[in-house]
Amino acid sequence: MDGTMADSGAPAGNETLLFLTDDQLRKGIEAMFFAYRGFTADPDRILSDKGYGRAHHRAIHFINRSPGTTVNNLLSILGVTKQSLNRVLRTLIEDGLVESRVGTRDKRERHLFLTEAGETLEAELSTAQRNRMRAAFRQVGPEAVVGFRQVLEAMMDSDMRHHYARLREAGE
Amino acid sequence: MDGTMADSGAPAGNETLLFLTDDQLRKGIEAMFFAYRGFTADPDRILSDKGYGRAHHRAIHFINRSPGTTVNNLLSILGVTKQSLNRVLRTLIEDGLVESRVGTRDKRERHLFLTEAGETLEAELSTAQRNRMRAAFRQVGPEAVVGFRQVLEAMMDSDMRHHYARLREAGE
DNA sequence: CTTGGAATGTCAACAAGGCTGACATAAAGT
DNA sequence: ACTTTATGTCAGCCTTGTTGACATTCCAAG
Repeated sequence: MDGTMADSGAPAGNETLLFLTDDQLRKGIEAMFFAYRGFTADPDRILSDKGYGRAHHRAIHFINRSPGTTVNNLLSILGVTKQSLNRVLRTLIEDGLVESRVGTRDKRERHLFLTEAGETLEAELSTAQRNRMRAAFRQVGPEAVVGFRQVLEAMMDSDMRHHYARLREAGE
Repeated sequence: MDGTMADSGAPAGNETLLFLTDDQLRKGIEAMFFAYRGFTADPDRILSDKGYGRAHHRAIHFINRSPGTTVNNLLSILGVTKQSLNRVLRTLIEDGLVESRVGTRDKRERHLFLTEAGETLEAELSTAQRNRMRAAFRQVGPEAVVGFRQVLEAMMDSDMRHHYARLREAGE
């Protein structure tokens, strides 16, 4: 193992690699932890008032993003079991936020859409989340935002990076 | 409400504010979602083998970061209830990964430390997580890393930003 | 055409880890 | 002596993950 030493990084070689020291990496790790809390805080508040959780938010987000998507597709994006997703979808369908239409070509598939009520909630959630993101972006400027996204993309698993990229091919 | 319109951003005023469009913000939101999965994936794998979860990781991380910290301090960093934290701490103490010492000045307080076994697991977890972070950082370079951290810090709640900053005052 | 396997989705039951509320204990502070 | 603070514990609930069993549908091989 190579990580048991206190600081394995940067003997200041030919290039300036001080941003790769263990301390800098830990700073990044803790920043991710604390920032993710802020990232989810506003939607979490809205959802808990209505008896929903983060899982419902994720489903609503990606159905809105790809209307007509199948359960299977949603499954691979969310990375949970179909049983877990199904429970969330069932409540959303019962509550009239999501509509599930049996596939025309393949009747095994269910295609998912937001109802008007679903779109209303989606707008409320994503507005709250965008407001925080916008405030952060505006505060630090466009160059920082580029760096932000570069690091995040580099940190994804390759299959998630694939989903991430595909969402903006078809999207807009 | 101002977020129900499709795209409220950037009428391209005097400055170039195209990085604040709803589409760019959504890109940031989805990047956070997918990247956080990668961020936790490696530790999650290690932990589930040993019958622990993400909650144990968080406790171990911050005890390692601030040895001798009190339960109350850990509570405010982690943002969970004492009952929830206590359940996790109890198993870690039973399993000999964490030691709880009664305070000398204030005997009500418990001061938490990692045992050798605890430090071993901590090293294993943080090495895995640092490796991914290091690969991402190296891939995108130092300027991107600066932007990454600026955005994350701007996205934190103020009390979390406070914890984040305090960890590196006292630290090193 | 039929039949068996693969794909898709549903139901049931369980575990982890959040939460609240109530309560006990010990130590500090007033 | 009384109150407040720090911690731990029990009980019970909710969300959201898991696995197992099962129904439906499609498709392809015989």
